[in-house]
Amino acid sequence: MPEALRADARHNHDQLLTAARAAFAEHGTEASLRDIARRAGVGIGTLYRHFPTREALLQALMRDRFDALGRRAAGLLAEPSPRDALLTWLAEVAAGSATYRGLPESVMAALRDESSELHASCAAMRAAGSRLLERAQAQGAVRADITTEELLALAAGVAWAGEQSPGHPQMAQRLLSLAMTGLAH
Amino acid sequence: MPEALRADARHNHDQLLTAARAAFAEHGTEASLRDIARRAGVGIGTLYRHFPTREALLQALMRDRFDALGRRAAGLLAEPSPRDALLTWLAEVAAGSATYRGLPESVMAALRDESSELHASCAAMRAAGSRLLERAQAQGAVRADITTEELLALAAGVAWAGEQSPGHPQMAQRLLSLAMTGLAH
DNA sequence: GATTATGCGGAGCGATGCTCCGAAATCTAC
DNA sequence: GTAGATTTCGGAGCATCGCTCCGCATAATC
Repeated sequence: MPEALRADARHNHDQLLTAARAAFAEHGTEASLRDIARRAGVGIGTLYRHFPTREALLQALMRDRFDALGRRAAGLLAEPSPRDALLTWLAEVAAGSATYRGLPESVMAALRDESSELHASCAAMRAAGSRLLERAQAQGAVRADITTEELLALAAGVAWAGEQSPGHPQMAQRLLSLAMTGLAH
Repeated sequence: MPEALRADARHNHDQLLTAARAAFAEHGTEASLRDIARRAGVGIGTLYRHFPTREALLQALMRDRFDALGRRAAGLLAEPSPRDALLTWLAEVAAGSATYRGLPESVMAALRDESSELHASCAAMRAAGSRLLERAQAQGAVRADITTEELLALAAGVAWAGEQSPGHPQMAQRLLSLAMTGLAH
């Protein structure tokens, strides 16, 4: 996406991304943008020119991850057990959504915002996930009335619950597995 | 809790609670505290004296709800089907957690904060929920390895996912029912 | 080296959460 | 009712936030 930029602009762009990664990791997605600019050795105006909104900055960091998850879903189609493939993928989506504190909100926002910059990556990931789901359903391993939206909302919700339960580090995995097999007998 | 307060103080306390309810309903839990003070016809200093933190204000609004959910759990022990009783209660916990946008975070925070003002209400609700869960487990309607923490995290997570899916108004109910019976066959 | 266009920086705006203390209102005792 | 003690009020003020705007610096081009 950043093509034909002036040398200093390209440099600042990269500095901002590294600074943002560090700040988001440290303070969550609500980290101070002023602080990110400071860390990057850049004026606040420069940050806003490169990334007009906080969401744009987050999405620039998420794009690679979304693409990777899309490819991963495609790869998991080779997995012999459709059920395990789906569960593995969901766990990875949840883990990715929990990279930064507060990220699940942004993931859900990106999923529903059609005008988003990374709607393409997003749609590709969703489509790849759909194929994974349909395969599991065709084989009868998963209920037929589940939609991809529900699956992704579930993964994000589980990631959210995980980051709200600091005392129980395995909460996300646990809830995901419960949702898969059900609480009831 | 507010005993032996001066008349004006008591009046302002009530005004603040009503104003807070309205503001949180309108703008979510991140509503401006200055605005709440303004609506209550009160200075900002007065708000902070009565409720030193935003969380304190939210908890004052949540206490009644927590108590009610505790009593509700006790009442549902009379329900013939332990499974249905548990599911009904969980749905009501989730609905209560979604009263205001952003409330699930505060609910989870109150659940884990032992020093919280409403830890008593909180513990009572958790205990009542536990009895509901144990009854369902004793009857074999629910897996034996489920904990109350997991149940409450699940309810909050489901409430969160619901408010992140504005296009799908039934998402919370749907995810809860999926978690109950499981995605897999 | 001169010209042009692109990108940079930070002062500045309005709003936020929160503190602090002089002023005002209530309560108590007579 | 009045005086005095005590509680409560109110908002000015501070630091910080997200975000805009425009004069200035700097890289690219010739």
